[in-house]
Amino acid sequence: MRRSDQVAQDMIEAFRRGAYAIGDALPPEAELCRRFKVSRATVRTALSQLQGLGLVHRHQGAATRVMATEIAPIYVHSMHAAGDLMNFAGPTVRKVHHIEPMIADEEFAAELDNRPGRRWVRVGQTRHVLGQDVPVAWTDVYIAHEYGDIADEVPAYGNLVYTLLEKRHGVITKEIRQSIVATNLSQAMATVLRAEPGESALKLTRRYIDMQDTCSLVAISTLPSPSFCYEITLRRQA
Amino acid sequence: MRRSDQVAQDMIEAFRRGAYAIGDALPPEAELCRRFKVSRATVRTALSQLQGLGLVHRHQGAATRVMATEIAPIYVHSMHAAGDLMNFAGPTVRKVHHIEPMIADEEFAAELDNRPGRRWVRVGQTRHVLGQDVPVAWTDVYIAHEYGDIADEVPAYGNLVYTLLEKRHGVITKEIRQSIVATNLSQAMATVLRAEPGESALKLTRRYIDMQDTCSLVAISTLPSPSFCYEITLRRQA
DNA sequence: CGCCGGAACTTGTTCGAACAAGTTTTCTTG
DNA sequence: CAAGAAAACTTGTTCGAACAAGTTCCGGCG
Repeated sequence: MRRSDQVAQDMIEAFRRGAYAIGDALPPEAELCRRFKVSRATVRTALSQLQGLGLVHRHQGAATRVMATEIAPIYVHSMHAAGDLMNFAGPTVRKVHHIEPMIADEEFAAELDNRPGRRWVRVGQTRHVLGQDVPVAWTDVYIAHEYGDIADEVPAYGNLVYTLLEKRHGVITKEIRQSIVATNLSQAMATVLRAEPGESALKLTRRYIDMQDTCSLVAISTLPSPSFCYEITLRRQA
Repeated sequence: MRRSDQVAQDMIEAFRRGAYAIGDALPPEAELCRRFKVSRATVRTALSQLQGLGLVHRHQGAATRVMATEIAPIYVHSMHAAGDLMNFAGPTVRKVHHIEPMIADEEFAAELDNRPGRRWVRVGQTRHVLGQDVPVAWTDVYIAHEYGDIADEVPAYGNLVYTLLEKRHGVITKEIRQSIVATNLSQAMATVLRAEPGESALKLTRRYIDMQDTCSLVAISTLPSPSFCYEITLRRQA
C-alpha cells in the first residue's frame, strides 16, 4: 500500500473516531510529517485525497479545516460528449443506408417523445469498426422535421449528430436521457448485423433535450450481444 | 501564472494545432522537462491537468497517449450511492439463497478482477419487490476472502453490500465500474426468475474499486428483459 | 517459428529542500 | 486603546534525486 494511502486512511479513521469536530483545524503539514514519519509530499498527497472526498477544506496560508467527518456517498459519472456515448473497441465510422421523412403514429410516438403526429426525418445507419465489414450496431436517428435539413450532412459528418444540430441551428443539448433494455434480434435486424435471429442484444435509446425541454433528436441503437458492452464509471465526488 | 499551467496550456495549444493525432504517444516526461525547461514535478502536474480534461491517458510503464485533441463539453450523471444503482420500480428486498467460499479459476477471474487463484466468498441472492413472490433479479455478490466475514451479515442487512465493507473494514469505495451486456437466460436462471430460457436479459456487473485501485467486491446481476430498463440522465455541466 | 527472459525504457511514489504567497498573530506606534 | 506594520506561521509550487513498478522490445533458445 502506498504510504500516502496509509496516512489518508489513518486520518479518515481518526475522523470517524471523532478526533476532530467539524470546523476544527488540522495540525500543520509539518506536524503531520513528524507524526506519521513521512515527507511533506506524502502528507500533501494524503490531504488531497481527503479534500477530494470532501472531508477537509484547504486554502493557502490558512490551516486545513475539517468539513465533514463522514464521507458523503455521492457518485458522479462524467462523460465527454463525443466520447463514451458510443464506446466501442476503438473508433467507428458511420455508414448511412437511407434517409426518409416520416410521421409518428400513436405507437411510435411512445418511443420518441409522446407527441403523435409530429413529423420526423429518419436516418438509418450502421456503425463499423475501421476497416471491418461487419457492422457493430444499427442506429435509427430521428431528427425533428424543422431541423431535417441537416440529415443530408450526416453521411459525411464524422461526429455525433447532436453536435451538428448545435452547429447548424444553435440548438444546445441540455441533457441526454439514455435508456437501455435487453431485446432479441428480429429477423431483419439479424440479417443486417450478420447475427442469428433471437440472439440477445442491447437497445439503447438516447433522447437529446434542449434548453426549452424539447426533444428534437432521438437515436435508437441496436447492438448485438457479444460485440458490445456498455461501461460506466462512477466516481466519488467531493 | 503557475509554470505547470503554462506547460499545460502550451500542450493544449499544440493539440489544437494538430501536433499529435489521437492515439499518438507523447514524448516521455524527461523529454518534456528538457523541452519546457522545468522539473519533472511541474511536467507531471501539467499532465494531470490534461488527464483531468480527458485529453490524455496515463498508465504506469506505458507512454502517455493522446485521447482527444479538443476539450469536449462534459456531461455528468450524479447519483446517490444507495439509490439508483438498483433502480427498480419501487423498493426491493434481498433474499439470500446460499453463501459459499470459492477460488477464481482462469475463466472466472476474467469476470471479476483478472487475478486467477484469488479466493472469494460468493453470496447468491434474489431481489423482490415488496410483497411479490416472483423475483426481479438474481445477483451473485463476490466478496474478497479477506473480508469474507461480512458475508454472514448480508442476509439481515438492508443496504448495498459495499456500504457494509466500508463500515466493518474501512474500505472506501472510490469508484464503481458498471458494465451492461445483453444475454440470453440460461435454463437454471430462467427457472429461478420464472421466465423462459433463451429470453433476453440484462447482465449488470458492478466492480467496486477502493483507494488502492483494488477490487474487493463484485456484484453480477441478471435482470429479465421486460421487467427492467436501465435509465440514465446526463446533464451538461456548468 | 514461437516462447521466454532480460534489458531498456517509462511512469509512479517518495524524499529533502527552498522559496513564494497568503493568513494569523504579535508588537509597535500614534 | 486602536490601527497599522512586522513577524511568525501555514499552505502552494517547484526543484533535483532516487528507487519502485509496470510496459515494451529485442535477442537467444528450444
